[in-house]
Amino acid sequence: MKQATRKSVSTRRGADGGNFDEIDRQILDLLQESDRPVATLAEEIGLSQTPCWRRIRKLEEAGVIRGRVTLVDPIEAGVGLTVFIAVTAPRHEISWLTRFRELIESIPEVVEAYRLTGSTDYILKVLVPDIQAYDEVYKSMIERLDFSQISASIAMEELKFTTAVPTAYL
Amino acid sequence: MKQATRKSVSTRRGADGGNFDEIDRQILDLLQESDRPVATLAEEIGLSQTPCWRRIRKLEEAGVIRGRVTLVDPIEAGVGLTVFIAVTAPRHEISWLTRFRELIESIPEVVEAYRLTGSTDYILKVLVPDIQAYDEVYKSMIERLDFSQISASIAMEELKFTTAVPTAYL
DNA sequence: GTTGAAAATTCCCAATG
DNA sequence: CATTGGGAATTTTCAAC
Repeated sequence: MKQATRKSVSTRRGADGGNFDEIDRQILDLLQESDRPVATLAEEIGLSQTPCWRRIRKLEEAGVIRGRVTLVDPIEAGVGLTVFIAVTAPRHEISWLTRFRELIESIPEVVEAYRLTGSTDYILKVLVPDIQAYDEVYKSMIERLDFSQISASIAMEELKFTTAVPTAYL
Repeated sequence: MKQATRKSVSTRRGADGGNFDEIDRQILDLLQESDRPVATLAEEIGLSQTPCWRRIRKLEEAGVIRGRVTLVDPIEAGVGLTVFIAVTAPRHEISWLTRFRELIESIPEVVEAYRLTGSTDYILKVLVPDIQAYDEVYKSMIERLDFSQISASIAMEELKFTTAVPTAYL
């Protein structure tokens, strides 16, 4: 699965019947926490295996389930430092945005990037081993594209991180 | 798997032998992109099934692999709007931090939270259906805890989002 | 929705070179 | 590291209720 990018962050839901219920939410909540055999899942939600499996399949077909991935521990992977970079574009041209997009796509240390409202044009989340490595990322960015402003904030502590999306609005 | 929190964002790697090589990185890169059968993975990296399986097992035991999860599409889940909240604490007490921690932990819409260097004390990433829903989250926060400052930035576009951690520093 | 179960696949771990 | 083999577990699908 290509972990691609959503074109528009705010888009209304696709034309699914939208017919998902509380049980589907339970299924998603559990599977987002950790993958497990259908039999186990079925027992946890008090359902038998077959309908449970059918629901999962339906959620996959509807595109609600995007895929299954392995999560790597950043600390163990040697990238225990999270840095947020606030970026201001030098000019508001589509060509600059295109090159910016290619730039961040090519840097594995950049794990998230958003265009924002307000004075800061973009925010990037970067995973690196230490400040020195961050500086390398910084330098590789400014040597490949021009910026009006770049300012870094170091994350001193991670209070919460989850890949689990809220299911209350499904 | 409890998607818990890392106590310190910057911590040196644990006392693994650290003996991971380029093949291990390839394995992680592929599994972070998408889970697949060991047989498939083995073929992709040009290895036979058994040693490939052994490497995965070793990566799990070393804690490099944190778990396997299902990813849900935010758009399909009805939370296509990403909002970043910059928070300033009213006072720097451990009791406030404790309550803040409990607060964000109890709000599923808050998917990430970090304590930062600089003038902004904390940054939160929130997933909601729309501005109205964001306002609900905002109100539920200020009614349960006091803040010195809260300012929201709307994500107009998601340029990059990946759960894949860089493996170059493993 | 349920139970029960067969068929195909995948996982896990030997034995051997 | 490779190959082969095979039992256990899981997934997937299908009946019948």
